[in-house]
Amino acid sequence: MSESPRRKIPEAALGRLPIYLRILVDLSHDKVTQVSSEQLAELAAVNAAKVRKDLSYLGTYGTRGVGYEVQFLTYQIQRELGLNQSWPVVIVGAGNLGQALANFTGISERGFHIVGVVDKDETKIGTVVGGVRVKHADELTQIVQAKHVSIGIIATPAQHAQEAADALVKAGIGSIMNFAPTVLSVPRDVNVRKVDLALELQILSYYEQCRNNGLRSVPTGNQSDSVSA
Amino acid sequence: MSESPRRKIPEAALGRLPIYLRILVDLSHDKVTQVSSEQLAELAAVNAAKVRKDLSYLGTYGTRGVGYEVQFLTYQIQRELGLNQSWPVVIVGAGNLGQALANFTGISERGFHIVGVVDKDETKIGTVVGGVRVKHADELTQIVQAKHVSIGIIATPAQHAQEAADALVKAGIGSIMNFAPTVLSVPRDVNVRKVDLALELQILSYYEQCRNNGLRSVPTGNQSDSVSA
DNA sequence: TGATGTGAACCCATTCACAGCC
DNA sequence: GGCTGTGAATGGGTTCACATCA
Repeated sequence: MSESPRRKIPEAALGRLPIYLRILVDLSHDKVTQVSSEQLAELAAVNAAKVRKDLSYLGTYGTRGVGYEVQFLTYQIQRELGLNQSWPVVIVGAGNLGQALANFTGISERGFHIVGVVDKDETKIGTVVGGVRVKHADELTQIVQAKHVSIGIIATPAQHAQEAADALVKAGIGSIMNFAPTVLSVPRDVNVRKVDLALELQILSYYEQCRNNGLRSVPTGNQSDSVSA
Repeated sequence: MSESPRRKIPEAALGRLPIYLRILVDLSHDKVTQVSSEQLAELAAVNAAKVRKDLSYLGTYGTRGVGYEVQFLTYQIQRELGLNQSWPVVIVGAGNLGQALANFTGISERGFHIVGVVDKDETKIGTVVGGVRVKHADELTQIVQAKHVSIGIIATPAQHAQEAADALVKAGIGSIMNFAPTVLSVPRDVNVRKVDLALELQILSYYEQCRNNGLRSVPTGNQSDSVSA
């Protein structure tokens, strides 16, 4: 009951915590110290009851009649998400996407750091992307184990994605973020999240088509989200 | 009743259609002509009943006792998603991510083509990315209207994302794909889909933390999705 | 008084199980 | 016999509405 209800947050709520977190960090920059569920809801473009229920999964961190203390809530969400540590990440594939990810400051700013980039293409090996020297894919296991990496990113072309996944699993990784438009086959205890850029575009394409067909009031679901939800 | 039930596909099913589509295209490459819901389900890592229900929203395109004809089903899904036309897309932001997206063949291969990339940074203007010359952000409206663009991609840093969104809306765009980790404020009739790379990583971080805490049987939700859901 | 935290109602999505058709 | 298509059952997520408490 104290401190560690060792919880299981519903998937849908979990997906919104990072959104609240970012808003809270922004508020903190603006020297805001208190926030109500109403305000948070406004900023996150969701319903206030949803905000309260989502936050209630973390514990009872609000004050009735007042709201939530920004700093404190920020800390609690970070802790819950495991962001009070910085996670080492490897990227498989040093093509356009892999390079962009390695250089993407948004990743290193928010609790992650790239400790390795591998590729099979000899011309890429040895080049430096995102401050890391690209190594040969054969060295993947060695990197993962030396740096205690548990999260891997697949940024290869579709036809090599499964191979990359197999290598990551063999190296002992626990979670995979897959940018290839492929359904990966992995052991059940490995977490996979897929981000499919074209998939998202195709959904927009459907909406646009509906709009053009004069079918106003498209099933908008305004401000969806990959992810998954 | 014939030809045009002018439908509204449930959001969740809609999100899976591009997955089925890609599998069907792959099957077609392998000269497979028929497929059962069972097989499709296996390849998409979902339940067979779900496949059948999803496909039933499109119409009655299967044959009882046999399965689905790959070519025909492919065509129907493409038509439903509006992928029998190629959609022009503009990218706002020519940084790492914008460049990677412009160069990303997966996009142009699957029903979209980049007709413009804009940025505010003078040093980027005039450079060529993904075969397109980067123009000044001021020219956005002109590009959108000249090329009849209805889908825009925001690949700017977070602090410029809202500004980019406003510009896209003013230019008359109908759908936005937002890569900045920001909740955009847009008119209700504009569709927004957000892809937040760090958000997805933060969810994996939670799973990994659960795993480390000995809390086995993590709420895996194996093979989730940005979107998604 | 005012905002949280939460049972209860509602709604959408998933799954089951089988009728219907090839 | 085999597989689709779909009502009905289940389950999860969202929203409502209010008891609760600073």
